[in-house]
Amino acid sequence: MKAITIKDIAKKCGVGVSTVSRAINNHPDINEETRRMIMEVIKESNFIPNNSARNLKLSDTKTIGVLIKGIDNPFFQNMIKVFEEEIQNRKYTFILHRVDSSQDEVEVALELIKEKRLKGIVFLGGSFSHQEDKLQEIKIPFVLSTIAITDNVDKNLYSSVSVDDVYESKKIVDFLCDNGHKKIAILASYSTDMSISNLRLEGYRKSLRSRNIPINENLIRYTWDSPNSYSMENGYNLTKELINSKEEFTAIYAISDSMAIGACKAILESGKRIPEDYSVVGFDGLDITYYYNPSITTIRQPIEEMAKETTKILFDLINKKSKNQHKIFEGKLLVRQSTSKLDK
Amino acid sequence: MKAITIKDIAKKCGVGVSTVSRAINNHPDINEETRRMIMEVIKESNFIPNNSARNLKLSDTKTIGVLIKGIDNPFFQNMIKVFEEEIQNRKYTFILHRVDSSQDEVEVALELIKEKRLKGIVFLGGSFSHQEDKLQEIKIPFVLSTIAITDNVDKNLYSSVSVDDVYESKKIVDFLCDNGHKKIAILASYSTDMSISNLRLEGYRKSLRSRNIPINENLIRYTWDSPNSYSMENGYNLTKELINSKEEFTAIYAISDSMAIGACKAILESGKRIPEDYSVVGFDGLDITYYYNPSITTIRQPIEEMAKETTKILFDLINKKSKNQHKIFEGKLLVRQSTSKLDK
DNA sequence: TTGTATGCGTTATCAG
DNA sequence: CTGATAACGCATACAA
Repeated sequence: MKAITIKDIAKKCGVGVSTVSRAINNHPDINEETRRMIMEVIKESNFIPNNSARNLKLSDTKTIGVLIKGIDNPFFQNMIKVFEEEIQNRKYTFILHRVDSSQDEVEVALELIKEKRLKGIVFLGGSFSHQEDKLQEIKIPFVLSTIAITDNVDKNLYSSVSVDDVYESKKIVDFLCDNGHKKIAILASYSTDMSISNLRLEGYRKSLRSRNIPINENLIRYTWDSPNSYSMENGYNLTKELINSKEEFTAIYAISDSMAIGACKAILESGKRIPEDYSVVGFDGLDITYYYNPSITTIRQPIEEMAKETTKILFDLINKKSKNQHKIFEGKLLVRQSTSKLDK
Repeated sequence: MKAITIKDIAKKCGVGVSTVSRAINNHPDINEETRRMIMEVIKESNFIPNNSARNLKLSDTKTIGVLIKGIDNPFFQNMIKVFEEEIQNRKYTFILHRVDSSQDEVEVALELIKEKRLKGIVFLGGSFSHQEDKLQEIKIPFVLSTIAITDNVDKNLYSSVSVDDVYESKKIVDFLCDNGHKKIAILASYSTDMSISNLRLEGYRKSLRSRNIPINENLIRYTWDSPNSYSMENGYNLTKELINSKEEFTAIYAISDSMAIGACKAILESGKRIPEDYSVVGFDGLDITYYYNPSITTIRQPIEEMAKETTKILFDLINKKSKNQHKIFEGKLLVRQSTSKLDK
């Protein structure tokens, strides 16, 4: 089977290849009539230009890549739409590219940039522990969205949009403490580079310390290091363990909403009530926390605004309107049914 | 900024480009020492081969594309992993490509096939209403997974893996009826081509008819035609309407689990209980239905097996081991807390 | 307005 | 084992 090319079309139309090319790409300097004729033949022949050849030739394509690590994270689902919209509004092409948890996102990015001649790139998810020189390899504007930078890299080398995980985490633990809770368990994800988990854990510690509440290490539960450590299942298992242990606690803080849901299930299954017996809080602000029964108290990250700001920064960079920026959004504490004041 | 190419590497190494190419692609006929030397220089130079050029040149790449329509559908999340695994196990490269709801998936497929020299392709999601001649344009093996074909296309032109939506739908409505429910509301997605919704609706009608239960059209609720018609929000709104209307009903059948969750929320919010006042059932078998409170009765589609079978069929096709196949999986009725027997 | 020729970065063929 | 060189399919400068 011989694939049909632009040459075949040219031949079939009795014109030169460049004319066909011009027709395809809506060039101005082409006779409208021949253009129509060519397009007609293209339709009939089911001709589809080869993108590889095109990308190879092109020097300037208006396209933005979004690299997403952990595409199964429900947290990202709503962001994707916003990115697509924002990027297309600016007349750029939007490419979503999933990177496997075992892959190096910068490596993948570099490849994609060359292949697709990207003008800009946004990194979504994953933990970003790369050397400075590695980042400097990326010659086009990029912004890290919803990513915690672990290492001390020069802030001038990249842009970022995020929430202050420590601060927000402290906020929600503060809320629990304000409601009389002192024995607060936390479900974290244990892993060397899962920086977000560590940051939220730090917020937890900070809150307790600030109130002189002793930290009981037995109430800090880590999941196994798995690709899906923030899952409902892990939240469920950890909570089961917790309940079965002798440790006393009055509240559970799950560092992700999914884990919080798993925690709720485990509690309810054991015959206990929420929030009468245990209060539960999550983190992220997934839609499901609103729909869950009871609805779950959580910190909502303003993902739409964050996605918009991400694209804005990216395009400012592309248009040389500004230097690298770091924008931190404030999370919103959503107090719902899963938490209650503790009666002394 | 001049991008670095294979030529530069060749020059830097004092060898020919072909040798560099051989080094990169692990060709057998190359001196191991020079290979190491070249790879060293490549690392140092941060050289990354241009995929476009490569794809352009290559005639046979072992890669499979998975086209997914509605990537925000949680239903697909778990399938993706299986596809990746299965495909990589067969030493093929896996490419996930998202297609927008406004795009024509076959069009996109054709483009991707040319660009990436795909060996096979799987279509995931969306409704598939294409002309036969359009399908015949796809010259490589492909299989439709979890897609209802609306039109009467020749079964020899494609392969498919699915559940029998009418049958499964009837099954779950039968279950409700067997438990004494007669006034069963259904939350459907109304849209011309949302064939899955129509199929499930048909199963609903079939079940009721087979029991001589009159069908009350007022209990059939359609969402607005939106890109996200299967959402929790829609389930919530529809159920609100239903409750506020004068219609009596004892059970709600939501044609998706997400809608079922929305329905639950609406019911609970109105002060009613599940399943004492209303029974609720969903469809799909998302994990969340297990974790929800109450856990939700649903039909679980065996997505892992379906994804595996999909890849199996695809590779059989690629290896010419078989002709187009159509595999229908049986859904599993999961009876949980959201449903109860109706006392007369 | 249109056609011809060149090159984008790789891989493969074919001599050496 | 290695090095020139010809494609791959397209866009574009330049010539017509």
